[in-house]
This record gives sequence, structure tokens and C-alpha cells, in this order.
Amino acid sequence: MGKITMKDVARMAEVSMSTVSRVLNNPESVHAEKRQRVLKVIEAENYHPNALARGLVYKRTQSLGVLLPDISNGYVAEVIRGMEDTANSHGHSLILCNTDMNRERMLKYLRVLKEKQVDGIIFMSEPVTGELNDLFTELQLPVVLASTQSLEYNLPSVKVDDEQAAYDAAVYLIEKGHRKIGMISGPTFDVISGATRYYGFQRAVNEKLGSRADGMVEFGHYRFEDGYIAMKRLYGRKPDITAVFAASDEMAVGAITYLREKGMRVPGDVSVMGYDNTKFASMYTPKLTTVAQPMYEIGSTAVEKMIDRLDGEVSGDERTYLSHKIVERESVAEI
Amino acid sequence: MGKITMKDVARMAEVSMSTVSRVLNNPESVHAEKRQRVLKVIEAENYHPNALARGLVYKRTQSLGVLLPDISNGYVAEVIRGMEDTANSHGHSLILCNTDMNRERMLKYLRVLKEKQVDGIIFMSEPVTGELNDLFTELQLPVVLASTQSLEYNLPSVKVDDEQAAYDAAVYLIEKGHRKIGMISGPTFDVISGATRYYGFQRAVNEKLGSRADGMVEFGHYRFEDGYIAMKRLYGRKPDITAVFAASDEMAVGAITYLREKGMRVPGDVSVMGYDNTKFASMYTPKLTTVAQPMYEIGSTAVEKMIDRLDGEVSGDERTYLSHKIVERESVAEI
DNA sequence: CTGAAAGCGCTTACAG
DNA sequence: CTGAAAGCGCTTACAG
Repeated sequence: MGKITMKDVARMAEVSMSTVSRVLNNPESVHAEKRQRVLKVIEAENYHPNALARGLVYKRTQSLGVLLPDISNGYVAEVIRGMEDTANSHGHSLILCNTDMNRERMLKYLRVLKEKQVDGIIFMSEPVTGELNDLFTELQLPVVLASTQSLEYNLPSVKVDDEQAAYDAAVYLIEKGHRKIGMISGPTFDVISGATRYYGFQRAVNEKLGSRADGMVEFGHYRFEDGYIAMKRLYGRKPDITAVFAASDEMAVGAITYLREKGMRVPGDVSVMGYDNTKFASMYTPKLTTVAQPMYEIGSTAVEKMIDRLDGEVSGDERTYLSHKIVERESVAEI
Repeated sequence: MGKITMKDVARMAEVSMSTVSRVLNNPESVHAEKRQRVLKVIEAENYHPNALARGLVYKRTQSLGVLLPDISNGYVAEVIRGMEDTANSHGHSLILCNTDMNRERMLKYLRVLKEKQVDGIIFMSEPVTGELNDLFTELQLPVVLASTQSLEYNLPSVKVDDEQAAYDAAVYLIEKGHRKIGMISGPTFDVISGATRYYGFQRAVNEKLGSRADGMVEFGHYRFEDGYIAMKRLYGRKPDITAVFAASDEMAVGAITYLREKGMRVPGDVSVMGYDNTKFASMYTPKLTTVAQPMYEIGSTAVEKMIDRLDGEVSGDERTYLSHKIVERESVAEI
């Protein structure tokens, strides 16, 4: 016995296919008795409509493609969780694509997603280049950016205001009495989370301390090792530092690891503040004081924005900023 | 200008649709000159074949559904990464489904995946109940289990030998000179990773120390807080304990957190060993000695197994065990 | 309220 | 090597 189709159901219920289709899509429009007959057969035969056939005529698949750098990254995984919950509750599915920031791989995915007729694409891989933007319009696929944005193109996006968040973090440290504050920044060529957080930090130091943070900044790629190395350089140059703001929790932990190896206590001798509030942050010792991004909400909001657009309800603002907050825990001391 | 279809390409290249279809699927079979003409139009018009239409006739979608408990879990995310890479390199896509171990939600997903005509399902949510097994066969969808398995049903699966891994961990601790060894186990009703690791631990204690681990075991649900609480109870009852084996890295870290609050040093006073080797483990201080599961490989092997089956190459063994290993770091001391 | 027919965009025998 | 036609499993006007 092969798969049972709508035609089979129609035959067994002694109605036309149109009627079966109607009880599925617009039950009210069919006579109660016939409807029951059809429903009974559907149940008995365990009939499942074929979404491919349906998608072919609807020109809608209820599937969204999501391009992300790497799902094994805790931050990314949390955002995806928010996306998936929201997509699911709206009857959509998510097709996962790890780009590894690799151009070839991304192009291939984009082609596949197009062929599979996804309704839209959620993009969180990286900043949007001109080439990429052209591709999006060429593909004629709606795009929403999550946790990234496009400065040049007017693409809808959802993220935190990184500049302001970093500013707030620095101010927090300053209000705790710190004056010699270092930063472990992301790379400045990363215009989304590198340069922005760097500028926010600088602005705070400028405004509140009236100084430039000369020599107080090191750079890394957000990973543990980067934080370790950056801290080493920073400490080597400025041993009188009393606080460090890292652009990621991982780098913060890397920095703490280095400091401890040097016999410094955190936060006793040096305070360290992170960014992201990954799960990790509250399990570490000392529990990390950090800038919390609403990861789950970034994901769910991005999907909501996508679905609104698919439904024709374009919300006015393209760029949505979700609010960050500072989570006070144990890694920053008042002095 | 609407989407361009194969029919349009045929018209523009002045050939039949059959020919266009052939240059796409079996280029050699069409005359070189015509082939070029078609290719040119495809390129110029940026034509993308519709995978829904294709899937409708092929009865293959090159899509796999993956049911998992929660993607924001670091262990799960790493396994998924392995799946996605492998799926991608075989031209398959992954549809992500977070079940949260919720039955309703799982059933809904299963229905959607069936309707979307996925070629198969990778299941890593939980042990397979009778009801679930019935559903799988009813749905007529091939299933491969990742990081779980079915004792009752002969479903293909990929995982580590948990009993042996826990045994090895306990033996490792014993060989380091420990005699008073506690365990923080998963719940015994979890027959996959709870009971198995618990038995492995017991077997080692039995064989090597000739004793039963009476009162030396506490239970938790693998999370940080569970580890903390379990350690508290364990320590309250057995303050002379010198080593603890936790069934997850998170619980290990929770245990360490408690011990430190009590002024104990790890591993100076008490050694702690974890399980999983999540990223976290090497960033923590002290870096965690732990049982490494090959998470990425579990994912990629599961997908390979699925694809082999879809291609009709059923490998002999249903149950694949990947090897674990003990990663020595800093949280266990020799005494 | 209901059914016959056309159409969604492909592929695959079947002829030639 | 190539094209016309049927078919994959649905939905949607259009009549009735």
C-alpha cells in the first residue's frame, strides 16, 4: 500500500477532490454530513496532505531559511531558539544553514533556499555587502537581518544598540569608581559589533573622564583565547588597570583566566565586565557582570518581522533596536 | 516580471521543456550546441528550478527533519553542527524542530515534517517509546536516532557507550588514588544517559574497590543548579569525599561552585570530573577534566547513516557506538 | 453546497 | 538527440 492521496480520500468518501480540499481548507463551506464522511476517511487512512503540491499552487511554503555563522556558538543558538519558537507558533519551519562566513557556502545555500521556495530569509551571518544585497534583490526573496544590520541598504533588522550598550557598560564601571579602564574590543573592521562597541566605550571615557582611552584598548575575535592574549598585552602595558570591559563573555573569561594566572584576584584586584550574557556567564566563578542582549527576543522579533512582511503588514520602522541591560553579578567591584 | 519558469526558458532558447529539463539533469544527453543555448538563457534570466515541482515527481526532497530537545543547549548545538555540515555536503537541508520534550509539540512537528515530505527524520529528543515507534512506522518515514537509542526497537542509532564511558571515568579517578568517590548522576528513569552512566560508575566501584557506592550518589537533571544542590547533599552526608564524577559538565561546574563556597579547593581538596566536554569545559577555571563525547561526529554519522539508507545502502549494524575519551585537564588531582 | 477542469512547474517514458 | 503528452498531488475559479 503506497501513500494515500487526496484522490484516494475522495474516492473512499465518495465525494470529489474539490470537496476534500474544502474540508481541509474551508470546512464551513461543506455540508456537515459530507464533511464528517471525509474527516472519517482522513482519520482512518491517516491521510497527510502533500505540502509540496500545495506549495506549488499557493506559492507559499511556510518555510524560512536562516543563514547563520555557526550554530554551535552559544549566542547564535540562543537567537535561533527564539526564531524557532516563533516560527513554529506561526506554522512556519526553519531551514538551518551554517555559513561559517564562507562566501561560496553562502551562495550555495542561497541558491538551494531559493529553489526550495522558502518564503523568506533570516540573515545573521555578517554585515550585508553590496554584492549580497544585489543577490537578495535578484533572488526576489524577502530578507530580515537578525543581530546585524545594513548601514547602506534599508533592510529590516533587529538588534541591540551596540554603541549605547558599550557606553552604558563603561559608565557603569566609571560609576563604580574605576578610572583606569581597559577594553578588549572586537575588530574595528567588524562594523556591527566591533567598531560600535569600541566607539561607545570611547565616548563614555571621553564624556565622563574627559580623557581618551589611549593605549587602553586591545582587540580580539570574541573568543576565549583572544581575551586571554588581549589581557596579557593590556596588562603588560598598563599594570595599574583596575577594570576591563570585554566585548564578549568569552573574552571576559579569557581575560580573567590570564589575570588569575598572574595571581590577580577578580574582582578584588581587577574588575572584568563581559558582553552578551550567555548561559555561561552565570555559571562561571565569579559570576560575570555583563551586558545582556535579549538573544531569544532578537530571534523571535526577527521572525515576527518577517512574517508580518509576508502577510503584507509592513511595520513602519525598518530598524528595530531591542533594549539591552546590565546584569550585575560578581565580577565587578566598587572602588 | 514574475518568476521565470522552465517553460519560459524553453521558449526563449527555442527548445522543448524536455530539453531544458535534460540539460539540468543529464546534460550529456543533449546536443552541445542546444545545451549551450539553454545554459545561456538560464544564466541570463537567472533561472532557478522549482524544487517543489521537482520533489513532487521525484518523491524526494533532499530535506531532513531533525527533532531535538533544545538547540540552545550547547551539547545539542554541537551535534547539530555536525549534522548540518554533512547534510549540506550531500545536498540535503535540515529542518530544525525544538521539542522541549513536549509531546504535543513533537506530534505537531512530526505531522508537519510528513506533510513537507522530508526524506527522513533524525531524532535526538529522548528515548523512543512504543507510541513513538508506532508513529514512526505509521508515518512511513525513515528514522535515525542521534545521541539516544531504542532498547526495544531495532532503530538505527549513533551514540557513545555511556555505561563504558562512566566506567572508564570512575576507573580513572580510582587510578588517581581516590577511594571515596561520589557521583552526581542523571535521573535513573533516563535510560539513555541516566541509568547507564550510573551503572557504569557502580560497576567500576564494585570491580576495583570491591564495594558498593552506598550513599555516594546524588541525582540531578544535568543542569548547573542540579549539580550545586546535589553536591550540597553529597557533601553534607559524606564530608570525607575526595572526588566526584558528574554526569554532565554543567553539573560538574555546579558542584565546584558549591565546594568553593564551602571553602574547599578544586582539585586541591576535592577532585571533580565532568561528562560531555562542552566548549565551556576548557574555559572554566580550573579547566575541567571530563569524558569527551564526539558530539560533532555523532551528528555527522547520524546524517550519513540516514543518507546511506535513503540511497538503499543499509549498513549492517543498526547501533553505532562512537568512542569516547577522557580529556585530562586541571580539575582532578592525584592523591 | 458540489464537481469537472485547468493549472502550479517540473520529469519521464514513449515515439520518432 | 528531441518533443508532445501524461502525471506528480494539490487548489481554485467556474458552472450548476
